[in-house]
Order: sequence, then C-alpha cells, then structure tokens
Amino acid sequence: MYRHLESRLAQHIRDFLRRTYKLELERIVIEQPPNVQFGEYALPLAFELAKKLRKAPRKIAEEIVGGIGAVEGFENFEVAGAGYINARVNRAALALAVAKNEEPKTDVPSGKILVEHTSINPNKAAHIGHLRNAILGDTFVRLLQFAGRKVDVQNYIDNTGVQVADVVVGFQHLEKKSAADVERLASQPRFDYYCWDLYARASQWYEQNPENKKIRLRTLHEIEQGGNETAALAETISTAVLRRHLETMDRLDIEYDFLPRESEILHLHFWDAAFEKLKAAGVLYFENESKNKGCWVMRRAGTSKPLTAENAEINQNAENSVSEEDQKVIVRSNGTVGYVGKDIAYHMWKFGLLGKDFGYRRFFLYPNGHQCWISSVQGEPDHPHFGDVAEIYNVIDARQSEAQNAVIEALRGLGFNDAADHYTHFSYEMVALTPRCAAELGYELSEDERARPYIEVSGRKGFGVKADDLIDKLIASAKKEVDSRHAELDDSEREKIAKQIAIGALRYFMLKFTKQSVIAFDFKEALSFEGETGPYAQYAVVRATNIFRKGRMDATSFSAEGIDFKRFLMPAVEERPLQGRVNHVSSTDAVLKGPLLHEADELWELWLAASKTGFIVDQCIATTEPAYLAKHVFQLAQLFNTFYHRHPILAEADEQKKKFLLATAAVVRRELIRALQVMGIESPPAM
RNA sequence: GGGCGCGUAGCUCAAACGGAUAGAGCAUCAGAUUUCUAAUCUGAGGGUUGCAGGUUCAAUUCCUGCCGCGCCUACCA
Repeated sequence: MYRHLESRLAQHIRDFLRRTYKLELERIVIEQPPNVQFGEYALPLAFELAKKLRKAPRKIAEEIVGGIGAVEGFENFEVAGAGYINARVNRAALALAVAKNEEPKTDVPSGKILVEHTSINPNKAAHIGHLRNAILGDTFVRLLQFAGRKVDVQNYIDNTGVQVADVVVGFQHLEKKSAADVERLASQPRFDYYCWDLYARASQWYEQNPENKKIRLRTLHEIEQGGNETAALAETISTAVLRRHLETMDRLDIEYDFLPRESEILHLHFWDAAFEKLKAAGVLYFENESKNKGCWVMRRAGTSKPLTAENAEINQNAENSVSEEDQKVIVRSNGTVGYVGKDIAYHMWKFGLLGKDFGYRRFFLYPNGHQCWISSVQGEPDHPHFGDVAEIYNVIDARQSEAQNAVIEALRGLGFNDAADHYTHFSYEMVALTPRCAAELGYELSEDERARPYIEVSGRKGFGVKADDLIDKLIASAKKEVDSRHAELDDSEREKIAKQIAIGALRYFMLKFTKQSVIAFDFKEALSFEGETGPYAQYAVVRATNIFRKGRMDATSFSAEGIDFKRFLMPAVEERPLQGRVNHVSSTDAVLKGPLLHEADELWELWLAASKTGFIVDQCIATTEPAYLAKHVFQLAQLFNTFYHRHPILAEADEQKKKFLLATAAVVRRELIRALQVMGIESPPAM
C-alpha cells in the first residue's frame, strides 16, 4: 500500500509544478521522515527549487502546501524546518486497507527474466562462499516472483574445466582408482567431501614436480575433447558432485530449472557460431605481434570507448595502439577458446541471439515434484524452452567483474545493445574467514595472516567451511534448544522445527550484509539465534500465533470488520505521551526532536511498517540489494516485540481495543510470514 | 603501475537520488517474568564517520589529494 500512496503523491506534485511553475522535474525525491510524527512522507524539493525559482525554500514549500489541494488518502501537508514538506496520510484509511490485505495491481513487464546463480565447479563440496551466492540468487528470484515476474533459474556447470581435471588426475594418478572404483565412491553419501580432500591433494601434487602439471594439461584436453575414458570419468565425478550440490541447496529450499553445462557448449559448437559473428563484427582481431602473437584478442573492457560495429574499422586501424596489457585473449594461439569466449557464446544463447539451442534432458526431480533439466547433446523430445529471455541477472562474485564486463562489451560490439542493457552482473563480495575462525579450523596462520581482518577461503588448499557442515551444526544447535523448550512434541516435529530455525538463521545471516561488504565469517555470529537474526523474526511470528491459539481464534481469517481505527491510531489531544521511549526533550531541541510519542503513534509505526512490504520489495529489485528486505523484516519484528511486551492483548478489558490489538497482531504476523517467505525462510509453528 | 571496492561505537554491520537528532546487533553494566513461553523487553555508557582540502542552503554520501586494507590485472576457469 505504502508505495501506491507514494506514487500518487509524486504525481500530484508533478502536476502542481507543471501547472504553477511550468516545471518538469526528472524525479520527485520522496523520503521517509525520521519520526512518524512528522508524517509518512517528506519532500525536500523546495530546497532544490529555491535556486530555479529565486525564492526562499520555505516560501516555496508554503506555496506548494497551499496549492496542491486534496490528495486521496492524505490528511494534510505541512511545512517543517527550513522548507521540508511533510505529508500525513489518513492513518485509518491506510490501516483498513492493510487489514483487508488490499494491494492495488501494478503493471508488470511481460518479458521473462533469467537468473543464473550458484554455478559451483562440480569438483568438490560447496562451501560458505557458495552459500552466499545461492542464497542471494534464490532470494532475488523470490523477489522477482513476488513482483509478478516470470523467472527461469539456471545454474551453470563448468564440467570440463581444470578444476574437474584436477580431481580426475587425483583419482587416476594419486589414488590409481579404476572407473569402477570411482563409480562406487561416487554413490557414497558425501562424495563431494571426498573430492574436497582429493582436490587439495592434487593441487599440492602439482607443486611437487613440474612434470605433474603436464599430466593435468593432457587430462584437461582429453576431457574437453570427449569420447574417451578420461572424459567418462570426469562425467561420472562432475555429475555425482553436481547431484550433491543440488541436495545441499535443496536443504535450503533452493531449486533450479535448468543446468546448462560447458560440455554442451563445446560439443554443440556454440563457440564456433559466436566466433564467426565476433570476427565479422570486428570485436575480435588476430594479433600478429608481441606477447599475444597468434591469438584472437579483444580490447579489455574499460580501456577505451565501447566497441560497436560502426567503429570496428577504427579499432582495426588502431589495433597497434592497443598495448598487450589492454588485450584480453579469447582464443589461444593453439586454437582453443578460453572461458570468456564460451561465456560470450552462452550469453548470446541466453538472449536468443546465437541461432543454436541445447538439447534437454530430465536430471533431478525435487521432492515437491519440480523437475530440473540439464543440457545434453541429444535431448528428450518433450522439453520446456529455456533461454531467449528479455533480461538476465548473473549472480557472480565481484572478482569476476572484469570477465563479466568483457561479455557485455562483446555483446555491444556485436550490436546487441538491447541485450547488453538488460544484462546485470549481480555482483557481491566474497565470504572470508576471520583469523580466529581459521585457527578454530586448525589452519596454521602466518604472522602476516593473523594481522589481517579476514582470510580468503581456498578450495585448492582445502581451506574453508563446507556448506553441509555448517547446516548440520546449525540444525544440531537449534535442535538442542527446541528439545529443551518443547519436550511435549514428537522428536520428528522438533527435528522439523530445528531445521526451519537453522535455515532461517543461515539465510538471514547471508542476507543481512549488503552485497559489497566482505563477510568475515565467524561461527559465533553465524550460529547466533538472538538479536538481528532469522530466528528473532521467526520467534515474533510464533508469539503472534500463540496469542491466537491461546484465544482460540484463527489468525489467518481474523476480521477487522467494525474496528474504529481512528480511535486507536490518532493520538487524542489529552493523551499523555508514553514514558520510556524517544523522550529526552530539552527546550532548545524540542523542535528537532518533535513532540513526545503517544501510544497511538507507536501503534501506527507498527501498522505503517506492515504496509511497506511491497515498497521494500520494489526497492530490493531496483537496487539488486536483498539486504533491505532483511532490514525490514528485522524492524517489523522488533516493533512487534515492543508492542507484544506493552500490550497484554488477551487480558485487555476493553473489547473494542482488544479487537484492534488482535487485528494488529494478525496483520503483522501475515506480513512477517510473507516477507520471510521472500527470503526463503519458513515460519515454524512453535519455538 | 592500472582497474574495482572498502575504511562509521570495543567487535560485526546500517544509514534509499546529498537532507531533519549518524542507527542496529553483539559485548559490558543496571533492571523487567503471578501474564499471549525471556530465542524477549527497558535503560546506561560507548562516535572528530581514516586524514586534509573542495563543491553545496545541507556531505558518512559527490569531487581532488594523501594514508591504510582487500580483490582483479594469466594463452587458469
């Protein structure tokens, strides 16, 4: 509801400016006042207009307030401070709409969106860094779906790269295992853990003897080529590890629609098709000189003006002026293509610009019946259509932004500006370990490392926290708490609740940090169920649920019919302000601090927060920042807990008031459950 | 060297396009439970927003320089 009132307000302001000053503003800035008593919206636009209109801001604000007229849903407008315009909504009307769960329809673009996330090399167990990726990606998918968008979820599988080759080398040369041996191991429960260790061992083995690296290279070539024993072994390993990753992510309610694999990009010759187009457009050129002699290169992104088909010729002529540092090698001198090249081809496919398609095969059936598909050279006849989308989001960590930019530049160079404009690198920072955490894991720290704020996880060194280990730990910890609190429940019920709490804690933890912040992982914080955590919000829901259970009522169908919202949400003139909150008013700063908070204001804060879910979701999407939703959930839960503590609802003697308080609890409960759902967090029945 | 990002309370983090008093959690200390279970709540202390300039009515936010830190900068993926 909140966002609709906001856009209505913006429209009225726009009309007024046009009518009165003949002004068109690109954007009407609307803020949220620091205190609910200032109103629900604040407009600083008089400051901005002061220069243009050569008038004092306060004067302009007064003119706007005087001339804007009535706006549906709003009570009044008033000038504050040096020229703010504060808008007050009709509290009772908004509350009624929220109580009735009314959310006016908005126009939703029809185009399909593709979100790619997770994309773990299928050669070892997933770790906490991968969890951050998958949780961010999955939450973003839920945000888009909440907003009514159609979304395909893809998880790109690099099954032919060196990382898989390393594990193949480990099995073949370090462990001397036969194909049958590996098959047997691959069917073991946590095969990915086995590979985790083997991968680290193989990496060390290369350091021992330069000859060993030649074996790696040969292995890699055999895998890329396909149709041999080594490639078959790689397929066995990568498929088994991939299944493990899907299982791990399924524990967190993260699912995928399609798994495109690099092996198909190779074998279906996606690259060949892309290569021809890139050459023709002049995006790639053959280097005859210097270090990169014999390679097909492109100009490194950001070193000069974007490439376009029109100025390709200029680039050709200017190629000598491009230093080798500014070149990105796409095709090596031995004729093989690097991963950026494959990525370009893959992204042309995403936008339906390649003229080729994958084969599709059923791969993984989720317990809920959802079918996940995988790429295949020879597909099944009946399959859904993936790719050919309007917008894409790639959830890939910040370290790869240069490669992502190269792909975008290539699309532009090919003249696909529309695609490039709808290509979003959903960039986020890594999860690292605090030195203390590293020490807890038994890792020997150097002097240098101890002094750092955090230490990067390394799959090669086998250094990191495995995703399943962390989930297990969280569940065990939650189970202990549930056991001690709910002896009356069956063990299976307690187990289920423990899982919900564990996942709530984990998902919230990964979402509460903004994307560009490096998470310095620490067990103590990640395992916390108190304060700003998922379980805190889940607990608020449980509290609300308990009120209705105890009162033998249904929270989901609680009717707000006949409630006099005005009576409870508008402070009465004679009402005394609340003690204990917000309140240290001296005579000098009384104007800044505003009047004291009344009970009605405090209740209104809660209703107002409950009306903002759709508004926050929009903001999360526009900024690709799910952390705002986490903050909103926490704020709502916090306000509810204060409310819960202040009002013993079931003991309320005034029947009218009791009904209003119940409606408050029902609405907040509904919005908390809804917002948590968007974060992929379930609300347990008891805690 | 170049590119990207970061520096805010003891610690971990917030602060929508520049806006009203820089906010939370943890930790510390002092309190709250005959009640809808305290995984909760109330309160206290804790800040020259790395440093120095600049732009602006207004700067944690934008610009410049410096200091410190991280990542990227392979014919690896």
